[in-house]
Amino acid sequence: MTEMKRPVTIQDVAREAGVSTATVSRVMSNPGIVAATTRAAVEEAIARTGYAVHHSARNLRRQRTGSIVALVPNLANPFFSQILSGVSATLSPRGYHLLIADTQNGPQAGGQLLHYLGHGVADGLILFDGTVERAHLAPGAGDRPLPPMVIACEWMEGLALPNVRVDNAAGARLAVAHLAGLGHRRIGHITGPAGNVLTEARIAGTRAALAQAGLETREAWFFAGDFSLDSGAFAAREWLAMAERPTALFCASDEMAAGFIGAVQAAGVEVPRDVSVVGFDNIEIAAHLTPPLSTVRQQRTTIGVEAARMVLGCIDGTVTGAPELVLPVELIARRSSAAPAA
Amino acid sequence: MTEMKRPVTIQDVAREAGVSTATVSRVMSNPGIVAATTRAAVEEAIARTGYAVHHSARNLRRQRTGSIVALVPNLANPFFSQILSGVSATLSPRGYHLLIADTQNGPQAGGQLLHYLGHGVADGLILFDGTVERAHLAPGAGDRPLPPMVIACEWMEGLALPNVRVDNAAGARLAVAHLAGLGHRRIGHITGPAGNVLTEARIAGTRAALAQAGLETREAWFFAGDFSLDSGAFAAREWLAMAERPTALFCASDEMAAGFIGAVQAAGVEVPRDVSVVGFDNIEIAAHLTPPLSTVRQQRTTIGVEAARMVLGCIDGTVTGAPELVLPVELIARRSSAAPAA
DNA sequence: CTGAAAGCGCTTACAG
DNA sequence: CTGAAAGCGCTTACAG
Repeated sequence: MTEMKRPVTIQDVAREAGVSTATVSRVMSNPGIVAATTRAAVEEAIARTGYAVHHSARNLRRQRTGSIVALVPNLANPFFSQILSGVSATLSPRGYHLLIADTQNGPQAGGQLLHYLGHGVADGLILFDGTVERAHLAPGAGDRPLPPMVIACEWMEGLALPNVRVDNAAGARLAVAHLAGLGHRRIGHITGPAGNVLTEARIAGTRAALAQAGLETREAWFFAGDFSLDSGAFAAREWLAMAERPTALFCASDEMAAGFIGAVQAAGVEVPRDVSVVGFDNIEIAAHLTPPLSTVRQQRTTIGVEAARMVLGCIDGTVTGAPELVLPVELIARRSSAAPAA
Repeated sequence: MTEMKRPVTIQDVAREAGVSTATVSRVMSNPGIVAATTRAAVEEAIARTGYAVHHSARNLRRQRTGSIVALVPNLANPFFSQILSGVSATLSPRGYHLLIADTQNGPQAGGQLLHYLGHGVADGLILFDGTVERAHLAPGAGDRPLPPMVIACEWMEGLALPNVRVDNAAGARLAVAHLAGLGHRRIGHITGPAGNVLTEARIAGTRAALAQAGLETREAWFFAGDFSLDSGAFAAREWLAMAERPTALFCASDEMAAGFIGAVQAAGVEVPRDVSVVGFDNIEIAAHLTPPLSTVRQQRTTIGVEAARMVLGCIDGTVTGAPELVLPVELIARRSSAAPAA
């Protein structure tokens, strides 16, 4: 009764069915090839014993791991939940496991990456972090062949890796053009973290749209943020202290927009009467804020789905080279942006 | 130049160093046991070849997988990001990989679970979903031994599984007592999804606190929600249409509270002047809403950390039986709750 | 302190 | 259509 039950192996099934392990294996992975009678016997033996294949063993033999690892810069950031959901939904039906690692957790970011680059860990990688050590990724860097990799959301300048991203500059242009179209002449920007490619692209888009509209680009109106709520609130304090304030702000993330709005509202400022705000991402709560937040929609589930498809394509050879998939963005005008006060 | 580099194996290193594979293996996992000279030679060979252990192979041999799987009901729900971050941060330094699966993704919820219960997939499971098929979990159900499991956040009535959760009823009592203490006599509740254990516990706490305060428990003031923003907004429409409205609402999630507040504000209702609102969770944006949201704080990172520790404890035998860790909650009074209008 | 050998649980050419 | 055998890349008693 209390005896430890040893997990049942393919050997047990073979013995039970009176066939070889090869036959059992065939019934599991290529049933058509085995005689109906034999197959039935094996299937019965499988049912009777409750056999389930041992994945580590199968994977070792097949020289694959059945796992894809997603490397995210910060798992605690809810921005990634929908993306990972898309990844998971794509991987799961194709029989792959999703391994998730936080580049902040490992001994050091580089260490994490190197570990997963090692063989026998994952069949492919999705990098959501453009700041990993480039040296590790140079084709033929270490002595071993690297598993297929795609970089999603972010990218690495000058490194030809399969890539899925959103048209960040276009998103910024859309936001700024929207504000200019409403009649704003003094438009500012809360940026993402310094050095980040998304930050640069959105700044570039902002400048381009400002120039296009014939508006001034004043450096003092570029507030340094880091995508977080707190950095939006911090920018709000700078904005409040300003002699000559921009009448509209494009924020590089919805979280910063929410942080900004919360902080200025606490100081008695009315949005959009006193200042118009446009975010980026279209996080779920954006539509439920007061006022509902105008923003640039970025389809996060799609990013995850496409990134997953791309690695799978690299693995099965369907995808070669370093394709770039740039997903479109869309402006969603809600109530946080309006014509400036007369 | 273009030749495919075969990954280097322990054999290559052994040959290179002029020792047996056993010695190489020992240098990697128990260096103290091998002579200094030999060790140096092996280490040099490892460096020269760029050898990295093949994890599948090691794991098969060691009869472990090195992975823990987290089964979440909905990966897209940002509620889990911080929890998973805590799990990852705990697992990573202990050398475990984190496998994440969405119970909605698989063929069916039960199928997913069964798959991960199979051997060779994971060394342990953390269930964040209390609605999985109980039959699969009954000790000794199938014919095979089950891997260690802990259930976190939720739990399963009458099933003795190691468990980490928060004191949900106490949280509800705190929230309702807070509102009663402010002078509210008509207090309502927006519930979680029907049938969920969290929902039940928070309803029970609400009723208990209402009774304790000598207040009426009116069924019409219990709005059916499902934790989502939209369900909060939906409840707001019901509330707005009511002849006799509660003056205060305890919402079983911050998202519902935000959805409720957004919707009533859009209808010209002022919070907290016209209605006080308390949420549950203390999500990051709670402090940045207007008004900042009063809520019951639930330490999500800690839940993840403790759940991970508990499975690891089950695996290494440190933890036995079915311990229950109930984490305390805390009321955070912000500006969305105040004394009712005179 | 080190090596030869067995074996983790599978899969897959290779014969027949 | 099926089986015997080799082998995926490691680790670990067992000898010495």
